[in-house]
Amino acid sequence: MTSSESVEGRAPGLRERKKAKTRAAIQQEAMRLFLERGYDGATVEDIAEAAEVSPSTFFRYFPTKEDVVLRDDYDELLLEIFLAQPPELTPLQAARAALHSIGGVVDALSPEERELERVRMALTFTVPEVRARWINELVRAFRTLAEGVAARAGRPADDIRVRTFVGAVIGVMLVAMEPLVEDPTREWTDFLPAIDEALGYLEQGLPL
Amino acid sequence: MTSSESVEGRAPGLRERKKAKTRAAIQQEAMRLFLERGYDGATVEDIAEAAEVSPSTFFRYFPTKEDVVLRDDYDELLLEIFLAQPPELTPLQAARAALHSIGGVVDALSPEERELERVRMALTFTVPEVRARWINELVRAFRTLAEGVAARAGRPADDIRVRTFVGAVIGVMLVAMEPLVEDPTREWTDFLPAIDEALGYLEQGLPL
DNA sequence: CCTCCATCAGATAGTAACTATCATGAATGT
DNA sequence: ACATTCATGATAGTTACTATCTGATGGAGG
Repeated sequence: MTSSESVEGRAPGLRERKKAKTRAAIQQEAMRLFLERGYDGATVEDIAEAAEVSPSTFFRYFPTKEDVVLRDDYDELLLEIFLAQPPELTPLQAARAALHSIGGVVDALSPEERELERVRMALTFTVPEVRARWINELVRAFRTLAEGVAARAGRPADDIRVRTFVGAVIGVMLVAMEPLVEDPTREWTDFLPAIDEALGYLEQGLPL
Repeated sequence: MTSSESVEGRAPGLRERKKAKTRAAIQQEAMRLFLERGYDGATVEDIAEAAEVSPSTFFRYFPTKEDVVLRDDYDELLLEIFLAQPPELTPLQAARAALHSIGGVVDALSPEERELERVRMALTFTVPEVRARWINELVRAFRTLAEGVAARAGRPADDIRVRTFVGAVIGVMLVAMEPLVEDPTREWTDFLPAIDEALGYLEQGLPL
């Protein structure tokens, strides 16, 4: 995404470009330091220095230290893809279809972006504070999902069946990705098949 | 486990009794102050002073400020009750049975204890940091649950069907209790019927 | 090109949640 | 009664975060 100043598509303005660059720099330096010394081993001050900004600026871009790890667009993207699925699919089918689509999106990333993603995910799962906040994000995202599911099913968003569906999907994704804690070198896309399988069991009423 | 020489149930020793008293005092004063001024409005120092201990002592009893809200025995108790259910029940039936039992336990509490529980739950759901940590506790608790379920189903604990089951139950309980955020005056036992119903839908393969 | 305005970056000072360490005194076991 | 264990309090420090002020910079209009 390092575009020159020449007009490409639409020029978002110099200011905006600078901001995007600063944000990327902070996040990248943060990941580098975290990888090098661990999450607690790198202070916000260290990161700010490495990214050549002041600590004030760090907090202007990321309200908390955890956010520098969590910040991404994939949750939102996954949600969009889910909502865009053809309405004749059942919610579970739509969820599985969305899952397959996102796999393709991730495959198209550059190697550096992939590496960044890997580190981010590893930290998300291994650093307790970060993980805790991430789950909150998940809950928030799936609140939106509930509305989509409700519309799809022709029921109110607070219908208990809709809520149950959404809760079950959250929970299943959560535990399906949990092995990441043991082996943070793996990428989260490795778990897409497991999630898919788990959704299948959900559909069958949790056979044991 | 805690093999003191005294016969169980009687005279846990002066030291232990003092500790229990101190812990209870800290938690009680904390809840009083939180109710009065809000979670952020009462510092650890304030709480320590109100409980007539030093800040050092506060952290000796509760490793973080959040823990003073989260600390309880109900998760563990619920787990024990679940594991004690007769083996001929299916895991979902056992979960529902355990849920009914815990309702009885809570009914037997004194009014003050109930009030303490109410405040604790309200804070757990309304204060983001506390809630985030609570979910971590949940995940930890349900890791133990997975072992129980696995034994019950005659499968390994890392079996994907077992994990899916556990994840679904976590998720369903999570969203079932979510209305507490909107109305923190309600007790969590009010939601037992909703959880029970949700578990029923789970059993039916999430009809929509 | 110059000017005004909105905004963004940096610096400073402060708060609050922790952590580490050490000396004191109380509880306990002999 | 004595030695040991261990909870407590005090002190000093680190770090994440907040508030506020001042100076710099990009963008828009004349």
